[in-house]
Amino acid sequence: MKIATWNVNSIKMRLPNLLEWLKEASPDVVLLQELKVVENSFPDLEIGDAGYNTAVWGQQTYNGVAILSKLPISDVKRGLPGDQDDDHARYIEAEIGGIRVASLYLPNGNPINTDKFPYKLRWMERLTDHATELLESEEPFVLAGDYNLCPEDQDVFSPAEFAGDALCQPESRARYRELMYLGLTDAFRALHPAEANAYTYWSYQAGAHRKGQGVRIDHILLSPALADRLVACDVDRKPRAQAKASDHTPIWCELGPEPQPW
DNA sequence: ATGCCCGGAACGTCCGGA
Repeated sequence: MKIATWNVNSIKMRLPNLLEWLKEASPDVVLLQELKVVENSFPDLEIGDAGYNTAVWGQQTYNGVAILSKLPISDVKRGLPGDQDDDHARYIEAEIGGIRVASLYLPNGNPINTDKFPYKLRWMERLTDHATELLESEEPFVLAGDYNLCPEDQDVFSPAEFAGDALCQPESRARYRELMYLGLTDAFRALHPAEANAYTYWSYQAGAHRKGQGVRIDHILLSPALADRLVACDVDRKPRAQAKASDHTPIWCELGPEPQPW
């Protein structure tokens, strides 16, 4: 099963890019972020024609997440538990082929001297609480999306320039480690432990993509049973080089078949 | 230098992004 995640930065603007990429890459499951549309405006028909079922949690102008799947989607849950006052459309999960799959858009958190930063940190704590519950359920799961977080300095082109950025703050990284230390596996890093420049985002500004100035902030985290099935994971750089590109590019992983009991 | 480039909402220009 091939699972991909992509922050498309407006599904309306990116629909042609997405449809072309679905045809070329043919992932089984795609997790989207930053749709910037309400559910009624999501292009279900075009994506359905491409062979995908959809589950969407939309919002006007900001945020918005979706799950696309060739297999049927069931038990859809919208929103990350833990704060009834949080109305940002940043989290959706569902069951597909015996796996619980989540598309998440973790808050950016900049500037760090505003309430945006503690909102990010609280959101990360809620994600860790939720991951703890998922582990207790013993259902295999994937938590993938735009984490807005560089786990280590090798994940950012210039650690010095990002020293004051919410993506690289010690408080952000500490909470990310708390999540990982539950026993999750970063699919990309597990297979490419020393590969720097494996960026998934390049700013539109100042020719950042042309100059190779990116950050690795989109991640696929696997529960232990799925980490055992991981056979490949890579960043697909091509969509970022296209005309009218998102500022993020997709990352995907391939999971082998479920091992048979012996 | 705290802006450079985008998308959205809206129609002048600001917010959010990272």
